[in-house]
Amino acid sequence: MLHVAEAARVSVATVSALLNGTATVSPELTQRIEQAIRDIGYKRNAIARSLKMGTTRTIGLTVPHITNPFFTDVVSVIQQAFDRAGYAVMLCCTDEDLNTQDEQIRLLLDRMIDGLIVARVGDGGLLKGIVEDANVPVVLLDRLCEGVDTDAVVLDNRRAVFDAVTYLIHLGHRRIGYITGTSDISPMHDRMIGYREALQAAGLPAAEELIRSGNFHEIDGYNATMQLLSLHDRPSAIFSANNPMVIGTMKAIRDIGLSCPEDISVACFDDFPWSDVFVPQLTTVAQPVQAIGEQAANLLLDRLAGNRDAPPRKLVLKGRLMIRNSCRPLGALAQSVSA
Amino acid sequence: MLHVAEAARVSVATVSALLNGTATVSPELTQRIEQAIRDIGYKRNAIARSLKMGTTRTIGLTVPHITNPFFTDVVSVIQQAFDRAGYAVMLCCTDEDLNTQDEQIRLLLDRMIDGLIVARVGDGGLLKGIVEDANVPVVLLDRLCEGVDTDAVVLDNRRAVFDAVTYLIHLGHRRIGYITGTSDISPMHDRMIGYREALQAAGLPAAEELIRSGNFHEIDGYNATMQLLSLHDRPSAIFSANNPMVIGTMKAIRDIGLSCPEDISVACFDDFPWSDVFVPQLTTVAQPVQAIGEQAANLLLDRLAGNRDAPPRKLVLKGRLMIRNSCRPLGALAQSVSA
DNA sequence: AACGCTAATCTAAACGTTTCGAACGTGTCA
DNA sequence: TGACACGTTCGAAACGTTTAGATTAGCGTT
Repeated sequence: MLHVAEAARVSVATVSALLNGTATVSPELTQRIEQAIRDIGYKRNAIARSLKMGTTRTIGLTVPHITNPFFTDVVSVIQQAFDRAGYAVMLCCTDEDLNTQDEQIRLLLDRMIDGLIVARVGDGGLLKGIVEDANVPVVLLDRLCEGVDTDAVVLDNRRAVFDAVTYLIHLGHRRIGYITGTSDISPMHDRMIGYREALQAAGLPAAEELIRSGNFHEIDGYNATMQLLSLHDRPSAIFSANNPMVIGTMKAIRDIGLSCPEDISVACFDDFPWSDVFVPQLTTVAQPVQAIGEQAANLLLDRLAGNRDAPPRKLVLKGRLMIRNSCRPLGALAQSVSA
Repeated sequence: MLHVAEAARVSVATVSALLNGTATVSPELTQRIEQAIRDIGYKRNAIARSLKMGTTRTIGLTVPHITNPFFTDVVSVIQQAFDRAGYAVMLCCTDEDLNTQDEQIRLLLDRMIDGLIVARVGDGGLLKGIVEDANVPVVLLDRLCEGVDTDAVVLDNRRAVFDAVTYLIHLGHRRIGYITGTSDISPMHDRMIGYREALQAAGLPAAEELIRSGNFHEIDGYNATMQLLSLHDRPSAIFSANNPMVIGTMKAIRDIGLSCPEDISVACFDDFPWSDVFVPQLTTVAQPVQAIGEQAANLLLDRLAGNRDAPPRKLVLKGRLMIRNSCRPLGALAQSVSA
């Protein structure tokens, strides 16, 4: 900017004023400055600007795994939304590990991000302190965090699983295996409640041996399913609480020599684009990824626009049961349906 | 830092020296300073540091669509690699649009990124100028760019498709439909060459009506497949040059009332984790995503470590044909195989 | 002719670091 | 005792912006 100012024979203040439109500058100088900018190929240094202004127009976004299709989609939507608003997005993957998450958040805060969207892992870790210090607005995504009272957008997980399991029960299933992630994050906790409530509402016993938990990965779903299928009275249906784990479930079913839905019915959380075209077409709970991403972005953009003091807002969206053909009717129902 | 210095009754220079280890500071002052840092909860401002040092320890990464599983995986690997090296990653999605890409790149450069990894779209746009101005090292990912001579890591696309199509030919297929993306990017261009060469090597005619192109999206694959299947002499196999488009292909096959592989064989580029568990299990060309991501990261990290003047390095990796059961043998071959 | 008002422009301080070179105290050597 | 070297600490400039407040010029009023 100094060079531009010299070339145009004006002060840097005038150049800045023109660039930011913060003061009127005469047509004559405007022209000289613009010419100089073109000649020199000048680009404003956003770092210096950030230092002075105290804002970077950059936000941080952390998710456990970007390869989980749910997060892939949400990240994509959020990235687009902030791009439209002229913000850059720094993406971090925490790998479901609290220490990693804390490091990532520190990295982001060091870089003076203006805001933060977090699909947290573990118990939140640093998150609590950050939200309290309140320098940067934080939006929780997908997962609430005990003791952290801030904007959030989550799914009505309890209800979504309740509906899915109730659907299985209506099909005649009585022993329904349930594979969950670690229960220290709110969605897994709530989904489990939905499962239990659905059984209870139908007057079915809660058989603890039908509940298995894993660490969200395909291999965990595989192992859990293997265990369920080895029970002497094995379940007739399995509900898997996330997408990577259901892949494991399908592999286990295949490896053990069974088939879906003939021998065992499967439903799961999170839809994916090709659920429609391959066999079996999985019955899933679809999350409104577009809405989730947009709402999260909007909450944060609203804070960034200056609305700092509004009380925390918690948005709860609804899932949708996508009924396909991976679950089959049992017993008497099977007759009437197939007839 | 000023506050820390005051609290510890030293100068800011000493605090800085301690923090960076650039000079020895006495045990006594060290202790006072560390105490002050703890008391105040001081965090160094990376923006100010960046301004002074001329480096942000941040890189830019642009891909066409993060929801394309190939890019999802590569982004994930790259993000991890830079995370390990203490770099932050700014992610941008260009939506296969050149203007968007140019804007994103400008946004990134404004923020003084130290380096850039680009899976380009269109003809490169701004990219050319940037690489020449040579302030930030650039690594091309997946897609080369004419006139841009810089580090790159790509697949041997020609060979990969040659092998896949040759495999189809060995199965007895003579009319093989081919669905490509826009040919202005090198992988699509090279894949097409692989297709033509495979036909030629087998002495088969190149029937132009069997070649369709689309803009990488599912809907494009759908439309292209619909056209291919409506030909009076329709192909017995279809090769689809990317992942989203093959979803469209499968949907079209389903909608038109055919089935794969009984009525039509399908193979495609890009593997995905559940190709194994659903039916039909797609035969695909798997890219070594892990290696691609790591190599790209390494090339850039090497430049960032100071190796600026080495000549551009171009890494060409090999794809792997994953033979599953979405392609069936034809004619005489069908007899011998099914027997 | 002196005054005040407005619009345009400029000067200079500030943002929070890093770093160069100077300053200081202490011990060693002639 | 004075000179010198060495290890430690400090002062101040610099990075490239923004912005408050000062300055200037032009112009209409009285």
